[in-house]
Amino acid sequence: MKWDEIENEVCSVSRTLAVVGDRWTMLIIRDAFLRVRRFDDFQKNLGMSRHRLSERLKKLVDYGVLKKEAYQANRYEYRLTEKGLELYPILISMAKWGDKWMDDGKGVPMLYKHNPCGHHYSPMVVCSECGEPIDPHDVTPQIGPGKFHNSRAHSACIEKAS
Amino acid sequence: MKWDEIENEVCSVSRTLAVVGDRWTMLIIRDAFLRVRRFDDFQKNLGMSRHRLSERLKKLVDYGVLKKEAYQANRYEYRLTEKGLELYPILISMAKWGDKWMDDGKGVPMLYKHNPCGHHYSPMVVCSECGEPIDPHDVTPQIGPGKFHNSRAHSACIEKAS
DNA sequence: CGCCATCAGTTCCAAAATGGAACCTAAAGC
DNA sequence: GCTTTAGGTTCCATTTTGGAACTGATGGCG
Repeated sequence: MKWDEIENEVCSVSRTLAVVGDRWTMLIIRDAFLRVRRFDDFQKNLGMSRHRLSERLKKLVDYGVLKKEAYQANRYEYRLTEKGLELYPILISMAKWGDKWMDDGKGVPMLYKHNPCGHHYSPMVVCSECGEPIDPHDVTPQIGPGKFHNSRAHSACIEKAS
Repeated sequence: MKWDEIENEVCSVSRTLAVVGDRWTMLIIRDAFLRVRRFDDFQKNLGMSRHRLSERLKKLVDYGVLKKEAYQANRYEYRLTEKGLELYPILISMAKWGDKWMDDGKGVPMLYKHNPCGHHYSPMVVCSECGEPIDPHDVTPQIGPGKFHNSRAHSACIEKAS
């Protein structure tokens, strides 16, 4: 199987990776959350080739993660859409994991202040239903309606999982 | 800049992507959370080339995300370490985003039951300090100790951000 | 014991993606 | 009207990937 076929898998992780799983894409998103908006600013901050950047931005616009708006004649800004803003949990979870597991002993690169409470925070994933923090051992994955009539995919591994 | 230099960036997102940002890697992790453990099972479920799989598994073991253990002479299992298990918030956030934004109209592929409360849940990211859900607009990123004396990196874009 | 199947890879090569440098074009500033 | 800046595109060498075929060590079975 090739990488660009994963968008058609019956799996939400695969489908998400079809959008943000390419090289550089999550770093473009990171910069977008830090209010970077212009082509040259992305390019200078990321140090990636203009060629690749151009292609990635186009793809993100096509998927509706960024929107491209002129701020002058022939000058454009790329901004996160609602769809893009909702990538925040993924991004901040990556930041937290890197803080903990890829530390170089010099302290964390960035701190995040939660304005409403005024503290530096770290993201905590809790259950939408009971509010308790999630331990992956306490979660049972089950086949949902979208996968039910699908003979391919991971039936086998899910059976093993339960 | 080349992709394999991002591990040395003073940014926890970059460093995380150095580990899990390659093609297929997050899908290997996904399968690992679904209790897939053996080479051939990963290969059949993912449909990726054995060559690439072999390389990715080796890399994940080197980084300490998976551990390789013999379950018979010359037969091995790959299991998530503590470091690997803590990738769960990233993975489940990807699943949630895909459920919402990459839906094909046939219903969600998978449901996740939170055993302690018994409900199908979705992950919610809340502030570690006050417990409220996080809206990215309410967060102010600030330069941390690890980036303070570093002239490169994103000083410029952070200033713009604040 | 001898044969076949399974598991866990490795080797080799063609095809696709990436990185870098140079080039292009349309405003805007002076 | 000349120069600078922003926002790209083109071209080509280098890397990565994907796929098929091959290897080698058990393990099961008649």
